[in-house]
Amino acid sequence: MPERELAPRYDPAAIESAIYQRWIDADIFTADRTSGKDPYVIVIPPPNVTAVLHMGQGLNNTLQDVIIRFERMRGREVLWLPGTDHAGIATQNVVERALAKEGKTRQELGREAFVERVWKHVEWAGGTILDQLKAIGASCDWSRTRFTLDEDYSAAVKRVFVQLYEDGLVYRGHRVIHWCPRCLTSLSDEEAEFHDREGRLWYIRYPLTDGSGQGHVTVATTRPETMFGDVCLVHHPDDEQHRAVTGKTVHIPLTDVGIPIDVSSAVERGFGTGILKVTPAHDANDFDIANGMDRELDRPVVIDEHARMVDTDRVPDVLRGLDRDEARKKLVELLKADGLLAKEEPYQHAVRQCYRCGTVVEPRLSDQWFVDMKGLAEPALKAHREGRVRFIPERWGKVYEKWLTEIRDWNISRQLWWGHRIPAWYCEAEGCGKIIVSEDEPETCDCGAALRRDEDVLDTWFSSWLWPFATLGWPKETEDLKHFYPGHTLVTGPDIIFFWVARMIMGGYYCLGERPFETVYLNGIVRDSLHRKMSKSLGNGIDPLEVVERYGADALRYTAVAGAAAGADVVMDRDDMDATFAAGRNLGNKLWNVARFILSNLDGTPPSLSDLDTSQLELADRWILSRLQHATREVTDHLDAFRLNEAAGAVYHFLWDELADWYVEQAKPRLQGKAPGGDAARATLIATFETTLRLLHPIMPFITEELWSCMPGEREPLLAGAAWPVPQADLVDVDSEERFELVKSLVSAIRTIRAEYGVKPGKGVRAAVETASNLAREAIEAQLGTVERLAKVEELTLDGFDETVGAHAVLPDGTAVFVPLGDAIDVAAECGRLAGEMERLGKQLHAVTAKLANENFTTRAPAEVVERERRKEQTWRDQRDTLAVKRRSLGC
RNA sequence: GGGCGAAUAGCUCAGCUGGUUUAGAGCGCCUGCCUUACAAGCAGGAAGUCGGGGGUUCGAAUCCCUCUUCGCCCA
Repeated sequence: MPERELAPRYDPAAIESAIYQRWIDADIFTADRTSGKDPYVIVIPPPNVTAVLHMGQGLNNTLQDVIIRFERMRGREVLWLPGTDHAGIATQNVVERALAKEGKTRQELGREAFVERVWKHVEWAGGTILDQLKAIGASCDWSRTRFTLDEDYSAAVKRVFVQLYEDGLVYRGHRVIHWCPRCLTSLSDEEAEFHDREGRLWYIRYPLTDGSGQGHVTVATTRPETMFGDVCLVHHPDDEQHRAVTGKTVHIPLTDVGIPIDVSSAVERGFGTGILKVTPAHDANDFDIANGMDRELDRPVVIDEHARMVDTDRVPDVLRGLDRDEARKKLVELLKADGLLAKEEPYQHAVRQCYRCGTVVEPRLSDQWFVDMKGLAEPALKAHREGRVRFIPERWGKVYEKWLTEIRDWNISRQLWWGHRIPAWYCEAEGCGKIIVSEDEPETCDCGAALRRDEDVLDTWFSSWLWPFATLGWPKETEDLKHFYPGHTLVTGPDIIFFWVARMIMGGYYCLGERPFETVYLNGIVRDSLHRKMSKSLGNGIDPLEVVERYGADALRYTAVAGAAAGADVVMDRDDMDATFAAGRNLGNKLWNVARFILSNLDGTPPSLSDLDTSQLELADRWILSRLQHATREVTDHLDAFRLNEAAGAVYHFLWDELADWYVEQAKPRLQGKAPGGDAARATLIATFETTLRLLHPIMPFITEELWSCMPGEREPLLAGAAWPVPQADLVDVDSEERFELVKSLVSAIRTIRAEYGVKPGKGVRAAVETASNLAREAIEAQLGTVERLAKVEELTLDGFDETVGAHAVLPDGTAVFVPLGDAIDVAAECGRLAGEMERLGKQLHAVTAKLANENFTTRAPAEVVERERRKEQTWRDQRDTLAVKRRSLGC
């Protein structure tokens, strides 16, 4: 093993890329079907190829990698399958914006050239994303990288479309859908997000056509410009107030179009005037109402695909061609001028907006392909109810269930150019009307006529929902599919439970009759210091690569993991990056320096722990080895239960507070040259440090791998492929733990006294200890040197001094400490200090005594709890009594 | 309108099924230290009526109800 001089400060940039290359060269990340090991599979939430990775993905992928590396070390045959998503509408938007900067539009370019242009962008963005994943240490199986527009993947998309069609679950429907007039495509319900808006409610008078020119009916609407598409007015059948006008006819204001007044139980009686205008082509509810009525009604279209008023007789001249917002303004003026506006009031309501560009969605009547979801949802619901799919945190299960229970049909057509073209062909022959849905391109219609392929593409999510198995080769029965499906864990954000998670589960059951994964771990959102979601538009994002450059991937990872408690949001402050990443960076540096210390204190190749006779181990060695078993157990349990932050905290505290702060300090003298106990200290140090590297590796892979390669002795060549530690029962030593804790508390007590009395750091003191038990006496006798060194004590005695003037302390077990400080002592101050201590103990004692006096407590609480309280009472009483004696000796 | 979540130290957050918690951590703050692994460090310290109110319980930061504030989702 190479022994190298390590730099005094850890410099991640100097090692990270070389380490990653070492993993790649060793082919550690490639899943092997033939290993005979139990598989463990995670498919990556494929990042959109719109742009480079953001911090949210930094967090998400770190969490996946921690789980993956943990399971890999545990001996599972791990597959973390990476890839990217073509992200139809989002990517098309990005490229269109780039074109716009050049003064071009996609229409000018034409479909073919445009798609070519998108591919160029995808090559760049896709490659960059994968490189960024590598930069944060993601241990994906790159040999299985997939893209949702790969040929095989596209075949899977076609297959499922055709299969659903043949099962009658995909159908073509004519109805009102959400339309984005900017993206010029339809959207699913999920893609048209509600946002509260400060709108207005206009009360408009529709004149009755009874010839009198007097009467009118008033209708309240938030969208007056749609009134030219009205086909009738309705009120509730039980609405007495409006019964008189039922059956009459009104004019649509500003036109001579007459429409009837009818009834419908769909009217919400409390809203507006109780009369509803029905505009079937421009409102989904109205469309349903119109369909539900006895009379035959037209569905006139008055707003076009660009959200402009159409050029038809129904629309007044002055409004034709106007954008819907301008038209609305103008229309309101016209209504006012004609006295047809009864009133206008502010009205806050939720308006649907395009989730990709924020444009207000325009309901639009059109032909689209839909998926009938009810049947698909059933097995997905059942899987959750029967525990075959679980969510962490659990509460998201409720969200999942609610959506699946109220599921509606899914509009999957998109009027885009970038995506999977819908495999449907229409016969061109007049009157034939045949639709052919097929995986292979048909040449002609059965009737012999030419065919025209559907221009549209499929919703991106219609390909994403196949991700857990299309990436493994489905519909082909590949070896990968047989071996790695179903998978195990999905790590993603709760914002795509509907878009993606639920649909994947449905897809898994529909295509393969089996869940795609068993655990869905939902991570939080990365926010800035003002708790705003990081986003490009706000410009408050942190670039993960910048963090990697400044603090290293490990610091980024530690911060992400430690901050992500069970799906909690993670706050990262861009204005104080140093503070945000301090804990991770500092921990890396600490680890680095412990390694430096160990390496600089080697004496040839030290013996391994197993070569040593256990009698050579001293108290501190047995203590740290026992604590290590405890830490191993803890970290393992936390990771196993997806409490990644707890696991991070557990290694942190073991490494820093136990190994570095106490064991290393305790062992120092034994490491000098040929000092006695050196072998035991070195063997213990190396064994402990080596295991700590293993425990920390999933969270901080780079630095641990680097240090692993520096450690002497025989072990697995790469830590990434090394075994996860198992707690060793024979090293658990509760007695030694208790003894060494006593030594620690004695050192701390003397240090506190020194600090309180301002004893100069270099100056030694004397100290006397009256132990409370044989165990304490043995422990302190065994570690006299340690106490003297760590607390700067020149003379430590267990026999007491003659002096009475000094500082006193009492350890948790009742052991008393006396530090004679002579003139340095202000007796009055010391008396006050001890009195304060006694008061604190007195309060605690009072509480616990009252508790024990309560018969309800002693009879009802579990015996061990009562016993524990009894011991507390005893300990505190002893401590207080000891302090009382000390006070008397000082003459307080 | 319905649902979910959050409120704990100056800041960011832990606290898993009520009792090893005398409420913790990191950052920040105060005091003293360049003790040759680490000043990205070491030693010591200050700092919280666990959002308000009520309840259940022998016992509540933890369970229930209610109110306030904030955030998210659904319609």
